[in-house]
This record gives sequence, structure tokens and C-alpha cells, in this order.
Amino acid sequence: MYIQLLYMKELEDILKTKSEISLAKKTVINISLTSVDFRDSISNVLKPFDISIEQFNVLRILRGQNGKPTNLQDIQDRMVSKMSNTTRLVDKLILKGFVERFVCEHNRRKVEIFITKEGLKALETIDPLVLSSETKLTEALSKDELITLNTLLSKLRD
Amino acid sequence: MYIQLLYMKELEDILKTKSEISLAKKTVINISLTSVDFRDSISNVLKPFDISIEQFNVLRILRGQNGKPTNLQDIQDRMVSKMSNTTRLVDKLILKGFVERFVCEHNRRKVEIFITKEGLKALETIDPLVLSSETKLTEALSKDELITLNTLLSKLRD
DNA sequence: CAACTACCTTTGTATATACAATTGTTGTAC
DNA sequence: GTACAACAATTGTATATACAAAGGTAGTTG
Repeated sequence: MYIQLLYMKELEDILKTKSEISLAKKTVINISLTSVDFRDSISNVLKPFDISIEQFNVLRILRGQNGKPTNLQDIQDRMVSKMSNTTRLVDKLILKGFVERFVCEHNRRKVEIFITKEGLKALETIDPLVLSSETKLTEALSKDELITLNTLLSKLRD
Repeated sequence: MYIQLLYMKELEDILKTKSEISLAKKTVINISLTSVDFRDSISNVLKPFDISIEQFNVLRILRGQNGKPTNLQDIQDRMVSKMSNTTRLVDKLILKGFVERFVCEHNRRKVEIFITKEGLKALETIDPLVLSSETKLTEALSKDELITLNTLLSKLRD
């Protein structure tokens, strides 16, 4: 399982001890460490099912299409990752029997991808576990605090 | 340059439109997207210098040692990443002339790593650029808002 | 002191990502 | 209608990470 671990534990210590660190730097570190924690937890939820977070996201995109044909570009537009990656993510999902790939008849440059029944079934099992994990990850904050946090993050990302 | 891009743009849309998404899920997505933005920006700052964020972090750890011998385990303890990775990160920094590696005389199992003058010089150039980027990334929020944000994040990560 | 264990690092394999180049298809312009 | 550009996807290479296994060194124990 792929868990992204980018920032130093040392920086975590700095966060606690040296308050003279710039607020900007502190914020960047804090966000990054939190993100790593989240990603780690969700990866652990997915681990028994042998799919990565990225594969999980592709599956959810395909389910969201409700059977409509989805080409790689469509998936790509909904991912932040690069095209190159999407091809290979789909390769792995095909191997697992969760998706199928066909050449588009109307435009042979395109490739159409569908989620299989097995893929849907896997999502049904996994979804509530992920949601449960997400709930647990955020339970240290009250509803109001979470709303404040989300407001600040949205403002930050404009 | 290595920019990790984990969550879907689609989820970003959900963030804005469908308010019925669970607050927990929303928070996890928001944090992840923010982290990706930050990482992307800092990677772009480092790109002209041809070093990754991870390599940059190793260099800062070594500088923090002020010439004291630093073995891989020391670096490892300050990184969140795995040992296996640290060996290869150091390999690449050696190729760039930023660090040196020697077998420890007192304990031949250990490997001592030092930052070179060139490594220090690179850090001196890069540090203010990174700080500037971090400042820009957070300037949408006031000082008080940043303090609130950091407080909430710390609470979340306990 | 030989065997065992613990320690420190390295190596191997699979996954994910960034970026660049390439392949194959469609559409367009001359 | 052939050459060229645009489009859609794939492939190649380098980096980073997770996890497991292996290698070499030091200490410990019978």
C-alpha cells in the first residue's frame, strides 16, 4: 500500500517547541502532516482489499458514471494525476477484474472503460469502512470546529 | 520533480456543490487537496535546483547537525519515510555532490553522512525561496485565522 | 568460541507520480 | 488526396514510497 510520507518528524517537533517558526511554514507543515495521517489511515482501510487509494478513486469515478461509457480523458479530468498514470491505474484494475476496457467504435483513438459488477461490489463493501475511518479521523473536533476548519481551508485554496 | 496528486478534482467539485457530503469526508478531502497544492508549489520552487522535497528535507536535517556525524538511522528518525528510502535518497544527494558518506570506524555497521559545502550553499539559496513560497501560499488568511487553523489541525492530530 | 540474536544498512519488487517522447487515429488545409 | 496538425492513449525514464528479505557487523550466551 502506498502511503505518502513527506515531511519530517523533526518539523513536527519544531511545531511544538519553537514558536518563532514562521506561521506560514508552520501551517504548511501542519497541513502536510495531517494529510499524511489521513492518507495513512485510509490506505490501511483499503489494504485488506489490495487496492490503492488511487485505484479506489478511479473506481468511484466509474461508478459515478452509472454505466455511461467513460474514456481515459474523462477519468483524467476528474483526477488530478497525469494521463500517463491513469492508463496504468486502469491496467491494474483490469487485472483485478474491477473494470473493463474497450476501444471506442466511433473514435478509435478513445478507450472506453466500465466498472464491472465485481468492482461495484467491492466499492459497496469498502465505502462504509472508508467513511467510518474518515469519521474517526475527524472526531477530535466538534461540528462547529470542523466547519471552521473547512471554511479556512477553502479560503486558503482560492 | 515529484508532485504527489492524490485526490480527485471531482471531489473538489463535490466540496463546493453538494453540501450533504459528510463533514468528515469533506474535511479529509479538503486537507488532502490543500496539501497537494502546497507540495506542488514547493516542488516548483525546488525544480530549478533539481532536488526533490525529500532530498531538500534530508539536506536540512544534515545542516541541523552542524558537522556532527549523522548516520542513516539518525536521518531516518527525523524523516517519516522508510529506511529503505533514505539509503537511496542519500545515493542521489551524493551524486549531486551535496553530501558525503563514510563507514563509521567505531561501528562498521553504521554509515556516517555529512553535508558538503556545496550542499550548504544550495540550502542558503533555496531556503528563502521556499519560505517566500510558503508565505504566499498562506497569505489568503489573516494571522489570527492562521493561528486558529493551526490550533484546529493540532487538535485533530492528537 | 561457535551459535544466536540484535543492529544497521542495503537490495528487490510493486505501486504511484512527473515529465517527455512516441504511437496511432482523426480532422483539416492546401 | 496527401501533408500536417490536433487528439487520445501509451510507453519510457527518473523519483519516491511501502513492504519484505537479505547482507554484513557487533554483542551475547551457552
